Amino acid sequence: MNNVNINEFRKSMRQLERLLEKQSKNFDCCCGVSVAQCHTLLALEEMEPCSLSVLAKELELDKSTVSRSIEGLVRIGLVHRKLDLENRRYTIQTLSEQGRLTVKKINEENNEFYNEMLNKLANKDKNSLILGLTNLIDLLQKTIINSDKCRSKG
Amino acid sequence: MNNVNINEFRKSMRQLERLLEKQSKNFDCCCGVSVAQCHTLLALEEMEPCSLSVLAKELELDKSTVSRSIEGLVRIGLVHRKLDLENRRYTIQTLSEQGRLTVKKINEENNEFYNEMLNKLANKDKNSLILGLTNLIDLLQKTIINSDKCRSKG
DNA sequence: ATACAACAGTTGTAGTATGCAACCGTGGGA
DNA sequence: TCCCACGGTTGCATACTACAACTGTTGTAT
Repeated sequence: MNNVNINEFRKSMRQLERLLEKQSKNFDCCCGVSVAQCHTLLALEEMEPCSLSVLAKELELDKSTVSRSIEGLVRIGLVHRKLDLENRRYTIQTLSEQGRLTVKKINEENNEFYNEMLNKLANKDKNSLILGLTNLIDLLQKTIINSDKCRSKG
Repeated sequence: MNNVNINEFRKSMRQLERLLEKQSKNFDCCCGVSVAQCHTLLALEEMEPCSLSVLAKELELDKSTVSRSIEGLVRIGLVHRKLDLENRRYTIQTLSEQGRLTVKKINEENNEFYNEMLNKLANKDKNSLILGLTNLIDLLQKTIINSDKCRSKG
């Protein structure tokens, strides 16, 4: 891959980084859940019932970050948190009824959003996009985890 | 596209969002420039000499955000900022010699990083990835800009 | 010519997300 | 029994961002 292309690629990555950030903010819909909380809810939907650490691992975030995220969700009644009586170090988080409703709503709205967006692509491009995305994530994950030295910013 | 696939796709997007954020942090290499500053430098490399507003538009960020970012870069001597004497509302930003060196270093390091990463892919996949990425950005941009209603978080 | 509107940039404020380090309580193993 | 490892919480620091209010400049319409 020549330098022109790689520069273009990097530019795309930077742009994507900012776009995703922007897309995530900008709204208070979806029941006043923040972006991080939204990610947490969706991860929880998939993993529940589960401990905080499991969630943190799934989300690839620090446990303190997830702890606060969950704390907020518990406070507004979307998540139940209880002690694991078998091993009292653990907490067990589950979605509350309200939480389940919220997740449902989030899923519906976002499915619609992305469906609409993706439908603008030809099937071939759609497949290419999905494949590419999967590859990209895979690569990033491997590279970021394996690299201890200075990593990219741009 | 069925719901399973779209859910997978959304999950990938969320993951990517967090990955990009994580990848961006985690290091103080590249001369102590922050992520936002790094993006600014690279945009400046492309647009210079240019006003702050042009930069903000290029980066799709609020002018206040870019103003602070530039302020930091000026302070550490990577960017020159002067008044446009033809129209004194404008400021003209350019890279300093130091700034140019930093950009060079950033480019070299990151090209290496991404080259190494992308070389793990077959050529076919590489092309697919790049095409997909371009499409994705294009779509996101259109959709985010055109949508005034509630936008996605997850 | 003057007044007003539009624009570029700066600064104050506030919100959100994040990680690290220190800490507490629990539990397993030497 | 003692100690260490682990799960979770909290204090602290940092980064990035947007909005709103403000200053100063420029262009335009009356």
